[in-house]
Amino acid sequence: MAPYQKLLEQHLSEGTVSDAIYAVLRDRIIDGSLGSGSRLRAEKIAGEMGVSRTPVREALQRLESNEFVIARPRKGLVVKGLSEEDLVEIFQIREALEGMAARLAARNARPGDIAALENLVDEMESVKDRDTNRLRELTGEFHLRVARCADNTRLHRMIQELQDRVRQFGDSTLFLPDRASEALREHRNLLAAIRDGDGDGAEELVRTHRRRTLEIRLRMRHSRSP
Amino acid sequence: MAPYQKLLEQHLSEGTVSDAIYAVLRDRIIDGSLGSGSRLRAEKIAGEMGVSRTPVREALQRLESNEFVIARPRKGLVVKGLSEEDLVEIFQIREALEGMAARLAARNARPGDIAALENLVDEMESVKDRDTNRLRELTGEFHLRVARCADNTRLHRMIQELQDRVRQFGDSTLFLPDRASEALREHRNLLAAIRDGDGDGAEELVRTHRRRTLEIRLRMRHSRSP
DNA sequence: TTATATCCATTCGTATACGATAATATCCAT
DNA sequence: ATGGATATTATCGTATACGAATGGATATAA
Repeated sequence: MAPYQKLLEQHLSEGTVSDAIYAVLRDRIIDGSLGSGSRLRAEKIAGEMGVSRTPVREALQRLESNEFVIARPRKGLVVKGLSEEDLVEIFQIREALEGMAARLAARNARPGDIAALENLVDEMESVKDRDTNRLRELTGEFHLRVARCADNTRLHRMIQELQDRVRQFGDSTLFLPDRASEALREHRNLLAAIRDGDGDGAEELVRTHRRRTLEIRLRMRHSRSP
Repeated sequence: MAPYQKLLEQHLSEGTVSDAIYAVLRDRIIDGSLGSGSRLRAEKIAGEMGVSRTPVREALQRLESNEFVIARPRKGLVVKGLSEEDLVEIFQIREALEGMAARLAARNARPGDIAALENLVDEMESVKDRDTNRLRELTGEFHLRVARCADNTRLHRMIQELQDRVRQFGDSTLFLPDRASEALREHRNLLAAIRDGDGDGAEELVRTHRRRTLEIRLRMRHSRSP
């Protein structure tokens, strides 16, 4: 079979074949269907997608450049997994970047941004107890929207990339009892700080939120795989 | 002529041809010899380096992925310049990341790290008035060393990349009268905070330092090119 | 003279071909 | 049967070839 061919065509509408291959592989790594340790052989992928090795190689190089895969010299490419140390590193960076984004958002947010954030929080409230996956999506959107308000495209992109990277990790703290409600409160507080133009407060709230999320995640890991 | 061929061979010792080409082009963009707006044509570069277009293309893709060049669809690659907005964006991100790095460094730095930082500051003092270029190098090393103390490899790498990107910009605030002395004071204060394990203080000092540097840089720009 | 259309050159994106290297299998000798 | 040496295969890295698309130049008509 050629399981990738359809996916490839979906992404092909915009850009080159190489771009589409990159998008497909990246999505499959993030959503976990290409799990950590999977080998990626250019020839095999090319066959499955019905293209030559050339654009596949280019896509793989970009994946390596963006650290989704790791290339062992003369051994090929394997999907990179996330260790606990990676998780800590990423959350420290997110704390710094999202803290700055929140500070800038408090300074720059327009009325339309505030309204959009309010809508997101309201929707989070309404799905909180019955659709955790949707809650997770909305939470991601909320943080990204805050990042957009910062009027710093690089910052926004970096935050989005780190968010994707953590999604690859799979589980979410929001599935824990009471964590969803607690997180929602934290988001409401953050929104209030941004609305009031309180940059110091917004930054501190996000940073505390990130530290708390990491803390809970690490506990989840340890209680599952001792 | 084939001006690149020698450079290429220097870098070829380790890794593939594609890697070497990437390193050569990246260095030339950072040091300014490939200025903003320069067109990069794969065929021309391949000719100059005595290789085929394939590894050149791969290197160019990585440059694009790392945002050193920008690819307009079907129009080719040009070296990306830094606008004033870019500078502001990058400094906001540096403020966040280096602030976090300083905080972590205050927590994690070992005696050897402190000694290395002290040596760097002392050397900065000794060259301050007679070799601004060296002072600039040392300042960069100092901030990178702080980042290393954070024990967060991603954070370290991100900070290094942003530092390189700003180097591409060329000038330095340290050339301004009295700024070198002021900066040196700021670095001594930061070192003291790290030595004392004062994370809050270290973070705040770095962030103030970054904001001040940006402020001066922007003034430099405006006084030169109105 | 100017505007528009067509043609040509340039350059990219993709496919295919070739050579090298490392991992694995096979065969022979002990 | 086992260990070592050689052969074979798998896979990468690089070169070359081909087709398509874009931008500019030229020619022609108003």
